[in-house]
Amino acid sequence: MALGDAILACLTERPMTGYELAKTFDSSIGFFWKADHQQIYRELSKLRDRGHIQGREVVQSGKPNKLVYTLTPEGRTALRHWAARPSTPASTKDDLLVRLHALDSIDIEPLRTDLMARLEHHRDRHANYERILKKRFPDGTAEGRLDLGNLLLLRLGARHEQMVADFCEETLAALSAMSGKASVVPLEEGKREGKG
Amino acid sequence: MALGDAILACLTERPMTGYELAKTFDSSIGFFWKADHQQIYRELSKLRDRGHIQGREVVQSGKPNKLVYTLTPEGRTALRHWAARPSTPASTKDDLLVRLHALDSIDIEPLRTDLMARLEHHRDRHANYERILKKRFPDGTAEGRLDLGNLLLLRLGARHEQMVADFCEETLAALSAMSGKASVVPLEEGKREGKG
DNA sequence: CTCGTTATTTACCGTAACGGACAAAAGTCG
DNA sequence: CGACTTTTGTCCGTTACGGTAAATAACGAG
Repeated sequence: MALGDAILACLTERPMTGYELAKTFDSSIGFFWKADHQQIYRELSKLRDRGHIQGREVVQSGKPNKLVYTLTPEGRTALRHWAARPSTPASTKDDLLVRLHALDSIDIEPLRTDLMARLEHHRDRHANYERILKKRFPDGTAEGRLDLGNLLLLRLGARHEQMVADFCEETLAALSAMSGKASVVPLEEGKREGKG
Repeated sequence: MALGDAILACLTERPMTGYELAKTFDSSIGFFWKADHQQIYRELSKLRDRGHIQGREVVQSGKPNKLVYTLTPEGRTALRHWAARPSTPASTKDDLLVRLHALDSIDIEPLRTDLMARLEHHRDRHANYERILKKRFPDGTAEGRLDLGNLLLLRLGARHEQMVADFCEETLAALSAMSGKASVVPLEEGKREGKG
């Protein structure tokens, strides 16, 4: 179970409610791990049953009471044990890539549309990473272990989005080149630094 | 259901048995989509029930008979329809990244070991991509639509593995730099507050 | 002759993950 | 007042994943 451990990892920073966790999974950690609120609440129950987290009810006026979850010592230990096991490299599972694999059996027009949407999507995310990087790490250096991890993560995310965005652009270009003629010879192999 | 569509995509190239598909999902398409044989056989049954593929039994002597699956016209149509829908950007879900997110709550030694294993893994994969690229596309150019897709995919794969390998190296270096400085709290036993 | 391997397909079962719908109570906007 | 949003959850059904195992048959190692 990895989602549970991702939640434990989030709770190492500070105690949070399910709602806050859902928000977190929609921003910081959510950059590389998606989970909606139902998943999170469910996982939270399991974690509580297992004694890895502990819920403290906070009475609120005007709003429903909230449950603030804190890591228990058992939870910390479980997280450390989980983190000490070798990680399993995840596969991408991007259906866009599957489509490219069957390029000659699908319609190119919708593909092109999709590619453009994806290009925008990845550019947005890239911009977002860069924005956070500038805000949180203006010097590009981290001070503590926690910061180091987050800095590294943000940089990886930024690079990844950049790379995928470039890929979308190149694919779009190759597609255009091909619709002009039957055989293609596009794309250079070096770094492309042209502005978008 | 995306696995089913990935299978349809594979079958556009040539008819295959479940066994061959399992091998395919362990090499070419498997570079970005993992699936074991159980998943594939299960999916194959569903696809057959739906009329998207058709199985032809080939009697073999000495081996169990095999079922060669071919795309039906309905399957082709289904694939095209699926490919015409906007793709959903997948999230990474790599537990190594989750660990980095909780860097200051985990033990660094196993992390380092893991990072080294991952570095090797991604380097291997990168070398593999490059090898295939050189073999299949020595000029770096593609001739047909199908080839274009595969060339693009291979290049993306190569770049991705390169990037992740670099990331592992950098993380390892940053970790070393940090333990050298030793400005951070060591997570080793003795420091743990754990209950007695 | 048995044991392990390769080739092939399939079943059973439990866990993990996904995602739509619903509930409930207080806030704000028009 | 009512509609809509925020906050905090629950319920339920489906899909996906993955371990273990089994049937069948040739081929080679010990």
